[in-house]
Amino acid sequence: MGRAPCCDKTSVKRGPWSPEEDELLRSYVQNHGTGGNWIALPHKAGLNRCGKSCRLRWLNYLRPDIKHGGYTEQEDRIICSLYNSIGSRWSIIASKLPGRTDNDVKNYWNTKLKKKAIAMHSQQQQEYYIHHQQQQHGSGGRARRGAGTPRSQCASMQPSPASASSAATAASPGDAACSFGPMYSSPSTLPQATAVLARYDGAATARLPPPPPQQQQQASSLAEFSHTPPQQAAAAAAATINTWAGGLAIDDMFLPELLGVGDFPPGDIFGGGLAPLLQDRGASSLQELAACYFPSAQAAEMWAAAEHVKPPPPAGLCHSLT
DNA sequence: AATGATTGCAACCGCAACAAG
DNA sequence: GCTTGTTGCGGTTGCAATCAT
Repeated sequence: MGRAPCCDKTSVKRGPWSPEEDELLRSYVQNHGTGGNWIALPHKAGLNRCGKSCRLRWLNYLRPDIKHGGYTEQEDRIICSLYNSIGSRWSIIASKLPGRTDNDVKNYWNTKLKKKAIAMHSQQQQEYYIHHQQQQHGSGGRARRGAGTPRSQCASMQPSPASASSAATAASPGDAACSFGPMYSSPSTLPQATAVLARYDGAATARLPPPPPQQQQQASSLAEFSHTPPQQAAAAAAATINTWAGGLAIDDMFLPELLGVGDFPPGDIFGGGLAPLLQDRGASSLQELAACYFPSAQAAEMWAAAEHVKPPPPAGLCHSLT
């Protein structure tokens, strides 16, 4: 037995709103507020509409501070970044974009930004393959474990754990390779993490100075675990740090993907070795990132428990982004 | 100019969470 | 603790506008 419908759908008007209806709703809400009851509002306002419909119309279209279209590059980055880390939680994403509604952000993602992001990722991946092949031929050495493992086509656009269930219904059977494992359930997966590091280093390595001794030492540990040559590992780490500090486009993509390959317990190169080094280079930005990328307090505590940074504020998501 | 395909967006649907009685 | 009503959310649909042939 299902729940009774909120209104009689046969007796209320549906479909597009007329300017007269918009004006009735707007003036009523501006004069009286919603009264905390959308179901009763249409009757009071003299509208032959379902309360849910009124609410949606007000929130998505009539509210005075709504922006439509004209998304900026920064907004694109925020959407991509948050989608990558928390999935299709549009209300949370929209709350970080003043004037944007969840419906608007969702439509924008589905119709435009997703294609743009996929195209960008394909290009990045192509560049990485070229970069990697050049490295292999240049060194003449054996292939790196992990770093040489190509990730699936949809790697950085995979649905996050938060959206895994909905993605499962949407994806075709052939898309099975595009699903994330649980973000924190696996043990340390250093080779994969190194692969992520290495993939992102391509763009930034060229402009970096040689890594300082401290980084070289950290890199040796990384190399030991991941079979990555120390110089490359250090360069990758430095690239990561500098990228975060510099606020380049890839910073939004890097951390969620890195975190997506597994957790990094204390004693691990990421959990206990790299973290202090990263903190030296900008603890406050790390805290911000932690606050941004951990949607739940539990996940944030896990991050903090590994002594990476102080726990982010409980409110969680991306205060600093907007 | 006609027609079919694609795109963009507003609106709807159903479910889950929450609140009130 | 249970039932009922309301709100919030994300997925999906419908349709007008635009584009391609």
